[in-house]
Amino acid sequence: MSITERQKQILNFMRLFQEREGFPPSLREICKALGLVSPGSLIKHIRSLELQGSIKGMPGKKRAWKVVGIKPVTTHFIPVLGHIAAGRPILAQENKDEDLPINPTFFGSPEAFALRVKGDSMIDAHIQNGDLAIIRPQEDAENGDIVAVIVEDIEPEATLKILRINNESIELRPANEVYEPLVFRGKDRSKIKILGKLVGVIRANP
Amino acid sequence: MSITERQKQILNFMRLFQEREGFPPSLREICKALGLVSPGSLIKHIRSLELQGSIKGMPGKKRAWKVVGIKPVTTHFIPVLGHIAAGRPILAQENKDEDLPINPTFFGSPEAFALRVKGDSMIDAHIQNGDLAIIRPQEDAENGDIVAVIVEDIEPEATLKILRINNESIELRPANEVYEPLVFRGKDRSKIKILGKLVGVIRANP
DNA sequence: GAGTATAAAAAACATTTGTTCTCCTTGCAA
DNA sequence: TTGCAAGGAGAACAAATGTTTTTTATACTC
Repeated sequence: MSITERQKQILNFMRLFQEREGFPPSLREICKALGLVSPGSLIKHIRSLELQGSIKGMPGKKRAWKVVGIKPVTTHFIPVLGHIAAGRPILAQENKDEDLPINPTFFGSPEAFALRVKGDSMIDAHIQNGDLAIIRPQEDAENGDIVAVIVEDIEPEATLKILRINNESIELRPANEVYEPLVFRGKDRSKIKILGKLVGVIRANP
Repeated sequence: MSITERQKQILNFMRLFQEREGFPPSLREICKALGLVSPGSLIKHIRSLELQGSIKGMPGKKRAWKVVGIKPVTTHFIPVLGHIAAGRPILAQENKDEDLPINPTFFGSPEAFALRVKGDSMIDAHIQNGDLAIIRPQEDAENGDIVAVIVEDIEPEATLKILRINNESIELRPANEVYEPLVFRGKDRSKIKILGKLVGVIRANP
């Protein structure tokens, strides 16, 4: 008793749906995908797949299929925040579905997120255009840290900078001699909002 | 608006359930887990979690929650077949839930499965007791291959052996001088059923 | 104490959805 | 042809389950 063409289609769709939506499809959703009208005939194929061991259903329960070969994994995906509006909270989950399949605890914090780096302003720190900067959220940082910051009224997006603090000023220094540092003194220092500290870099397509 | 203790419990359970069962829990299943009686109050917490972005529900649909931080991944887990009855087909999925979170294509075949090695009969091939032997299903093998075999009427479980073939006999040789080879001549050769060839070894707790 | 917000119990409701049954079509073999 | 099996259409049913509402209890604030 080998697998039918129809059964392959069903299994494939269940896998795809499961991956895309995060939960299994209902019988009627499978029907619509296969061009069937009613689940009456579909359920026979489902039964075959169950006998064959490809899926495992909980009888009577709704939308409860376990597809063998698929497992929900708590990778705790790292969210990629392409741009962060100044006022928005960091942790607001963008539904970009562009998350990195990496456990953020790997970088030391379950709240870590990623920023896609634009430009070459950090090139001397070996951070290239297009790299993903992994940021651990924290509101303060130490002298010399590379931080993700938002500068009020200057740019709506977060940028990476090297932090230089002394008694009278806060300096945001690029890691590229071509660019000028930004210096904030006095009241201006409050225009800087530190989102977090750089704790990792990922270069996906080298 | 930070996360409540109750909400943490709910989120945790949803994650656990997802991982264990392969699909999301229903509201009443969550209730039972938390000691609640009716889902009336639970749904408010669910709504909060949705606003907060931790989960994403499809309104009205049954058992349809996408938990952020969990993704169903087609790792095509490698099934661990602790023991294989002689007559049973290899690919019958044991619902042991002891699958290895490793893509079997990593070992060259999507049908690869794993056997837990018992004893030290393959110790000279550096395969220890408790190791997981990754087997690629195939019915024939070449001289010198390490294969998983079932010997008719002798043992119901599969074992690893080194295969030696010549014109008149098939020899199953352990990789340990303490044990004697098994030699099959003439008709006896049909008593051997080759399940597949060893393509990998995993030692989980070294 | 009065008022208020939160959490839960309890019950009822509406929809989704698995399941079953009957009938029809098609293909295949005797 | 006749018979049979598989696949699907269509309808109907029953259970699971999300949702809403009302009531009660507890804790907190003024």
